[in-house]
Amino acid sequence: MNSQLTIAVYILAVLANRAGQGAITSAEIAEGFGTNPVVIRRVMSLLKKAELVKSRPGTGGGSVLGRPAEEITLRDAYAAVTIETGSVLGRQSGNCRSNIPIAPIIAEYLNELYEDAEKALIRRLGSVTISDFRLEIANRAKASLSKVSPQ
Amino acid sequence: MNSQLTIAVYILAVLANRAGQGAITSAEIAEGFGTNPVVIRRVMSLLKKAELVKSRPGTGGGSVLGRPAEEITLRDAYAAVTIETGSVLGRQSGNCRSNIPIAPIIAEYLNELYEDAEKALIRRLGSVTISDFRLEIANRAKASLSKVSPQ
DNA sequence: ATATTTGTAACTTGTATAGTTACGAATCAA
DNA sequence: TTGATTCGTAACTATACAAGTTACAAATAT
Repeated sequence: MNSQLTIAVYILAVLANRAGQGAITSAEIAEGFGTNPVVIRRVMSLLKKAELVKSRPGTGGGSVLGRPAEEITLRDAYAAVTIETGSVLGRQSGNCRSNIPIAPIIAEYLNELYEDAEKALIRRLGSVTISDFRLEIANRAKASLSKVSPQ
Repeated sequence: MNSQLTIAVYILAVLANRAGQGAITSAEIAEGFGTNPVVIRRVMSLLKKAELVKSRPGTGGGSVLGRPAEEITLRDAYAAVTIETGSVLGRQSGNCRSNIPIAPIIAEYLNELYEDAEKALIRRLGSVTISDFRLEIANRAKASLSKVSPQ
């Protein structure tokens, strides 16, 4: 499993947060998330292909949202990061070294059953916009802070 | 992602196939699947804890189904192999080394959204018994054979 | 021109899972 | 009771994949 979707929605939330205040660099986003700028740029590249963000190199460069945060859902982010792999859900039998024909047949069948699950996930992700998401995460972050220092 | 569910349902299908004809050893099952007996025994151990199979060591030992194949669903197999990890669906942020508090908060939120998907998966798996499964896989295997040599 | 930033290739590191070896414990048969 | 068989599981190795890092060309702004 990878964390590209987590990073993707984080990026979108940060860009939404500063919409209208100029571009944000991958270095800034990386610092906020606690990772390397290249990791951010790799996911950003996928978001760019999906036209969810726009990026520009050079001084004063960086990234901005491609359209309003109210018009981007988590489903869009999911689609962007799964454009190559087809899915973020774990699938069966990727690591299995069996070359007996029955193994891939079973794995294929199970993966078909997983499709129902994926449809449910996509439906759910489609119901949350980046605006919604940003608020929800902000509230949770506030709550988790107050746990540490209740007063 | 792992292939434990694939192996688990394969084991159950093989046991169902030979129900009433004595126990089957992990070596036999492993050969049919093209893997090592220990890999089979590891999954078998989970199925045993869930009482889906019974095993006995020694001469003439091996495993048999714990109850009729019509009374075991893929959901039971799923529950058995996820007893420790909680899920077979890919989840977010397992590999992410970020120690910034926002990353786990986002991952946690996304995982909540994944729960809807998991419920759909479990519902679907619950609708397929090992008997159903065995027939379906047999048909597919037959079909894939006829592709290789159509006559 | 120079500095900044993206985009991406190449490499390293960390981690999870499959596969393997080994061996004690349980069971059965002679 | 002895020996063969099989399970159960620990320990190790091999492989695959994702994250993290380094490096640098290309694009952009001043």
